[in-house]
Amino acid sequence: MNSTGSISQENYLKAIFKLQNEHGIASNQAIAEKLAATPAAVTGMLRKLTELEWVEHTAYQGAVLTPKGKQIATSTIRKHRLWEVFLVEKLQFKWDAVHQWAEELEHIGDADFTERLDAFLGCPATDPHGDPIPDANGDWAGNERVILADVLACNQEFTVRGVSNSASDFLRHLDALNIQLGKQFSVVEHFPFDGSWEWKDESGVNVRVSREVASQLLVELNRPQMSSKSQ
Amino acid sequence: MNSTGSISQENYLKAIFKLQNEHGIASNQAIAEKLAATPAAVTGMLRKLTELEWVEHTAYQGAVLTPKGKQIATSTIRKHRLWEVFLVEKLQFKWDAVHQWAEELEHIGDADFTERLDAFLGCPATDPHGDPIPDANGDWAGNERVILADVLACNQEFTVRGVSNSASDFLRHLDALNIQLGKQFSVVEHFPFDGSWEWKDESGVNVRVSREVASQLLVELNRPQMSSKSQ
DNA sequence: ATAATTTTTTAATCTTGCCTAAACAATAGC
DNA sequence: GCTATTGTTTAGGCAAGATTAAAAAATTAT
Repeated sequence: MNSTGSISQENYLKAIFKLQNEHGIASNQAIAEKLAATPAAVTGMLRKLTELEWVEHTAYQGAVLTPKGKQIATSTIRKHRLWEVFLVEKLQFKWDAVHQWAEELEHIGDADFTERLDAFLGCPATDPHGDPIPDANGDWAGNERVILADVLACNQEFTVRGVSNSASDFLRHLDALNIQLGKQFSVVEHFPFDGSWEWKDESGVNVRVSREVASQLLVELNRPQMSSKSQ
Repeated sequence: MNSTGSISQENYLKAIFKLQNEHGIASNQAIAEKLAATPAAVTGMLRKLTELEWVEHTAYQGAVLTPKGKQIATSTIRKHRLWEVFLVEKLQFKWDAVHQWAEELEHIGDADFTERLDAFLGCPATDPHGDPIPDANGDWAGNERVILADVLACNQEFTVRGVSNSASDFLRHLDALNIQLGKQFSVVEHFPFDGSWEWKDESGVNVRVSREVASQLLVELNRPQMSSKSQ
């Protein structure tokens, strides 16, 4: 039940998994782009992964994971995200610096190792970017409670729960704006002209947020609270 | 000052470092044996490491590390041993199970990463097998305070400080004998016939230790204590 | 000192994973 | 329905690291 691939193979499975979730199938070109490789390299690797029965690949169509391939992919993602938690919470890395190391650490260890790491970290539900950590069976919990920032109405209160972009420069920008996961804001105003926002945090401090930033935040709408005057 | 090699290169440097400490020079064959490779593979890699100026290699003689090569080797050993501490103390692995994983983890991270890990672990002086952890400059502290078991005289008290063999079966055998690092014993009797020993631990429990086991233990002799009658 | 043995090196090949360039499908435009 | 474009696959190669088998050097033995 628990075999494992080479580093390169695991990276392909991860990429295919994510593309499959977005588009139903992983095109050769999309895989190549995600892995910074050429489409020709992808064709070669897909042949190998097909032989291993970790993907089903139809020539000129695209690739889809088999159950076995999906198991390896989710296990790799699980390890990646657990290591990110370790790096931030235990080694005090900033959240924009953990991806590169987790990218290497995710290929180490077996199921026992992973469960020990998970237990040591207190079985975290999400990584430092708010992405859910799949459980040991590869199942995802609570992936659906986060929604895009666009739907926010005036005065709406919400909590920042995740980012849909983990690039260092974006994360450092959030740091500069003093926006952290779990922090609660309310909408002051929305400016349709450029799509930017003005928000207020819980201590009454206002932040201006560009459309580019807001559109990459995953938020959870707070249960509408009775305002002091309407009560 | 802080460059780094490929995984394979780092493993060669580690092997050469250890052989050099034992024999002054690392022969082609000894390296091959340590890395479970063929001598031909070693010749090829030594050529590369010589180009990189990490080793000095004289044909048909052997290899010696340059300062740069030594720095990479000790840094790799430092990381290996820090990770072993992590695996035992934080993830609750048994001490006979950590080597394989540390062997992979040791190739990950830069100097900053390593120092964060070190700080998180409380700057341990030794790994779970009692081997000293070199500091960030590659210097070794207290390597000399451990000596071989052969010199023990009757009634001598001593503390087990390390093992000169970290093979799983040996370590599990020590577990079965209830011998742990830091534990104190006194010599009851030595049997020259087969070189075996009888020892007594602090709670008065006797252990029989074969020559094979005793010769792989590194111990520290306790300051001779006045026995109750001789005082 | 010469022969026998051991160790090291060379030479040719393999595997994994990648690349470029060219050929081949599939889709889109008209 | 035929051409133009886009995406995919083949073909040939390269680099790292390893292998086996044979040649060369060094060491040991007589």
